[in-house]
Amino acid sequence: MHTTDQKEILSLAYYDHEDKVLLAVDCIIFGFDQEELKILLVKRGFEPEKGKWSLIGGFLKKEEDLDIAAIRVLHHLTGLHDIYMEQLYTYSKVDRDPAYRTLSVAYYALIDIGKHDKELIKKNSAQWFSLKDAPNLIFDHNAMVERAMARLRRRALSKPIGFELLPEKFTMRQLQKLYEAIMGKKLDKRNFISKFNSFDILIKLDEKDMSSSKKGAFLYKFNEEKYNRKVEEGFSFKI
Amino acid sequence: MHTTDQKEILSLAYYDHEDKVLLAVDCIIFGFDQEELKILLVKRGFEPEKGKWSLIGGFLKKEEDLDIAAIRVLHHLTGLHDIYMEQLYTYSKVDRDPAYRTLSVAYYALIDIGKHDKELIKKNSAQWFSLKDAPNLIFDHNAMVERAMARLRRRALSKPIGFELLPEKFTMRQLQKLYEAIMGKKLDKRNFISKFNSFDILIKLDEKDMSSSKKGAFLYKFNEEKYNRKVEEGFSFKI
DNA sequence: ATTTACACGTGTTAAAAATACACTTTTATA
DNA sequence: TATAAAAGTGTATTTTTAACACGTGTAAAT
Repeated sequence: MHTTDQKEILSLAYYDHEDKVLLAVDCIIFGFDQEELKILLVKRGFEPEKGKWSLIGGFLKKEEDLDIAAIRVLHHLTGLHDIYMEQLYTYSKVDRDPAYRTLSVAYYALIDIGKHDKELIKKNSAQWFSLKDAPNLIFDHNAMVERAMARLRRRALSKPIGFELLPEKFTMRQLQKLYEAIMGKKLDKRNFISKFNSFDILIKLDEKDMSSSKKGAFLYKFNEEKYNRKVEEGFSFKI
Repeated sequence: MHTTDQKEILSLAYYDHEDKVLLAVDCIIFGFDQEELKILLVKRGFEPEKGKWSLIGGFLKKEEDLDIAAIRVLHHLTGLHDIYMEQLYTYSKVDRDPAYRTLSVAYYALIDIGKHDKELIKKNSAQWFSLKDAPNLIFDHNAMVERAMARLRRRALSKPIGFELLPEKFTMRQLQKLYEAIMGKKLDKRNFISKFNSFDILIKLDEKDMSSSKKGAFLYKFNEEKYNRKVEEGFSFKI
C-alpha cells in the first residue's frame, strides 16, 4: 500500500480534480472452421441490454494493464493461455454505454477453434457465429468487429498470423481457404502454393490428412524458428 | 443533469464497484520543414517530471469523447482547427505515470508547419524538434513517438496524407522530399514523378516557386475532389 | 556579352512480380 | 474395373518496379 499512498499524496495538486472514468476491455475472438471465419459472442447476462449478444468484456482493474486485462477476460471465457492478441482501438463516445460513462478498449484475438474449452463457453452462454450471420450486437460492438476484421485483413498480408487460427498441422488447402476467408476472395491454387513455398517457412510432414479426399493431402507445420531467423535476416512476409 | 442522474441509478448494481481511472490524451504532432520531419514538444510545467520534455497532453473530461479531447488539446497549443488526426494506441502500464494511475490514449496529428500560431507555442514553452535530435521524453512518450512514426510510414503508403504536412501549393521536389523523410530513404526523381502523375490527383498551376532555383519549379495543388471521386470508383492510392 | 552554376524536367529499357490458365495423379467406392 | 473427387504440378503473359543520363532555363559572376 505504500506506493499507492505515495501516489495519492503526489497527485493531490495536479490530478485530483480531473474526471475519472470506467474502462472496459472487449475482445473480438476470431476462429476458423475450415470454411469460414467465426467470432465468439456471449449473451449478455445483466442490464443494460440484458439478453442481447455482445463481445466478451470486462473492466480494467487497478493493478492490471490493458493487455493483462484482455488476457484475463479471454482466459475466463475460453480457458486458453498464450493467445495471439492485439489492441485494436479505444471507443469513447459519451453515450456508448447508456448506464455509465464507460470507455472500451477493443482487443482482437486469434484462436484455434478446436482448442478452447467447450464446457466453459457453454457455461458462459457463448456461441460461435460465422461473420456473415452474426447477430446485431450491443453498443458499438458491431463497429468493433468491423474494425477488427479490417485489421485482420491488413495484418494477414504482412505477418503470418494465419497460423494462429489453424491447428498445428494443416493442409495447403486449409491454409488457402483461410486466406480466402480473411481476404474475402478466391485465390488460385497454383499461385497460392508457389508463393507460399517461395517463403520457405513451412515444414512438409510425411503424414497425410485423409478426411477431405481419397488421395489424401499432405500435412504441413509452420516453421516458426525458421521464420524468425529469416525475419532477422531482413525477410518480410508479404502475401 | 437528468441523464447523469439516471445513469447513476442504473449503474449502481453492476458498475459501481469497478475501479475508475484517469484518462489522458497525448498528441504526437508532426510537421515538415522542407527537409525533415519534426515533432512539437513542450517543456512540462508541473510535477512529476517538471522541466522535462514531453508530448502535449491533457485529461479527458466527462462530457468529451477522445477525439474531441485530442482536438481540444491540439487547438490549445497550436491555435489550429481541422487538423488531420488519428487515434494511435492506448498506453496502460500500471506505473507509467508515477504520480497517479493514469492511462493515456495517444493521437498523432499532421500539420502544415507554416500555419500554427507561433506566439501560442512560445507561450506554452513548446518547440519543434527534428526527429533525429529530439530530446528524451517523459514516461512512455518515446514509445508513443516511435509508434506514431511507424503508423505514419504505413499510412503514407496507402493514403495521400502527406498533403496534410505541406502548404497548399508545393513543388514536386518538396513532395518527393516529404516522402523521402517519411520513408527514410532516397527516391528516384523520375520514378517518383511518373508514379505520382499516373495517379492523376494533382493540379499543376501556372505559378512557379523561385526560391530554390533560378529556373523555378512549377507549383502543384492536391485535387481532393478528384481524389475522392476516384476512390469511390475503386481507385486505391498505393505508393 | 559570355560564361558558369544550379536545380528543373523528362523516357526507355531491363528485371521482377503477379496473374491467368488445364491436365494428370491417386484411391476409395460404386 | 469404372467412376468420382480432390490433390498436385508448370508455363506463358502482363504488369509493376527499378535503374539509369542529359538537355533546359535563368540568375549571377566574369
